[in-house]
Amino acid sequence: MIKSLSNMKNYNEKREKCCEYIEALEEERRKINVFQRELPLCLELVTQAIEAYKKEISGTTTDTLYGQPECSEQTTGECGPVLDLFLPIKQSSTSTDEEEEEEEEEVDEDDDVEHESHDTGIDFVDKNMKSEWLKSVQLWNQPEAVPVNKLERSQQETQTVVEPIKENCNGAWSNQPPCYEMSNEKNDYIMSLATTSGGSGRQKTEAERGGSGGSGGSSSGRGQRKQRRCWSHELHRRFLNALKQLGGPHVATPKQIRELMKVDGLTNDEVKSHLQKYRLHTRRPSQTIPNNRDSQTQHFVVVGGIWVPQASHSKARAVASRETTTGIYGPMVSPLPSEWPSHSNFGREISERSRCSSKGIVRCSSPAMSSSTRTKTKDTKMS
DNA sequence: GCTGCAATAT
DNA sequence: TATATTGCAG
Repeated sequence: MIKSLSNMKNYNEKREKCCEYIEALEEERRKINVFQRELPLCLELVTQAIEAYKKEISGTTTDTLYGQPECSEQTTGECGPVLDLFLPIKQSSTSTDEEEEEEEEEVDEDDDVEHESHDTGIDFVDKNMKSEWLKSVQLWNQPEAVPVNKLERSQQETQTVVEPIKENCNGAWSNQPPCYEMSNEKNDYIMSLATTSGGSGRQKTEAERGGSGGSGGSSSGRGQRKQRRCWSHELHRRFLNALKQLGGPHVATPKQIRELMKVDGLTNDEVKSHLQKYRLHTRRPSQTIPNNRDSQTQHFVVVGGIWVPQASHSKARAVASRETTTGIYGPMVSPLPSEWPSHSNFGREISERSRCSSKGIVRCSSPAMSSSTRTKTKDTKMS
């Protein structure tokens, strides 16, 4: 009798606790919901946790509760790991910054959980969703949402995207909030990530952009380095577009490209830098991709001096995507053929290019020549 | 001022 | 290591 009474009491306590957890989790879910695209896994996990608790509370699990000493607090039940994951969040969910940090950490924790909880019920969730999550991370780096600054409206052609964007590339947060259209919440989120992640933290948005001269020199010491411009896919797409129009990377000049890109705040320097890199990528034969480059070589064509995968050749795309997996050099899902040129084809590209010297401009076939060759070229130009 | 390359920073 | 910025020379 006494035993059953104490059991009853115990049950009530647990029930109460579960309710608390559920509330907390639901609150958490609401927050995560804002980032459901970025944190699908989190959302899913929280949802599952909530469901688990609800089950527990509901009659079906009553006996289990009676029978089992501690469900919620232990990692034995299916809810255990979930709780472990999410309880900390609740604790510090007062400030948004903290919260966002937490969410980021969760991501990491997810991995841990995956390793540690193989015997738990929640394991499969992680396993199955891992890829999803990774996909989502990729998305995060991709610009389905246009990060481009105040792109002139007319050019918003393909994208009806007003969707807020995250402009995250390789940990470097792209610049100036004013230039990017983001929802406030996400913007905050991103900004907080930006400040949290990079210990030294990116300095505030620099004012200029468009006037590279002037040594920034805002706050700390002299010559504060300009904030890195992150070349989103969209930007890169425009870049390529411009290249195409101008007749290829080796004909186009930074200024022309910039003008064609029509991106607010984009500087010549930035374009120049990007162009340089682009040319380098164009030139440098990549030895790091061992597998069937041969087949790949056949699937690229030169269009306006730009190497693009031959239309309809998904294989080529696949290879290309294997070739470069990060950042904008990675696979780009875009209406335009915008991959970096295939290195293995560069020779062909060169010959093509030298053949099609529009504008009568004949440049050195090698885009990025050594300084020695460079002087030579300049001499050639002179004469 | 524009351009390209190399060095340097992140 | 990849990518962006800066410096310098032509």
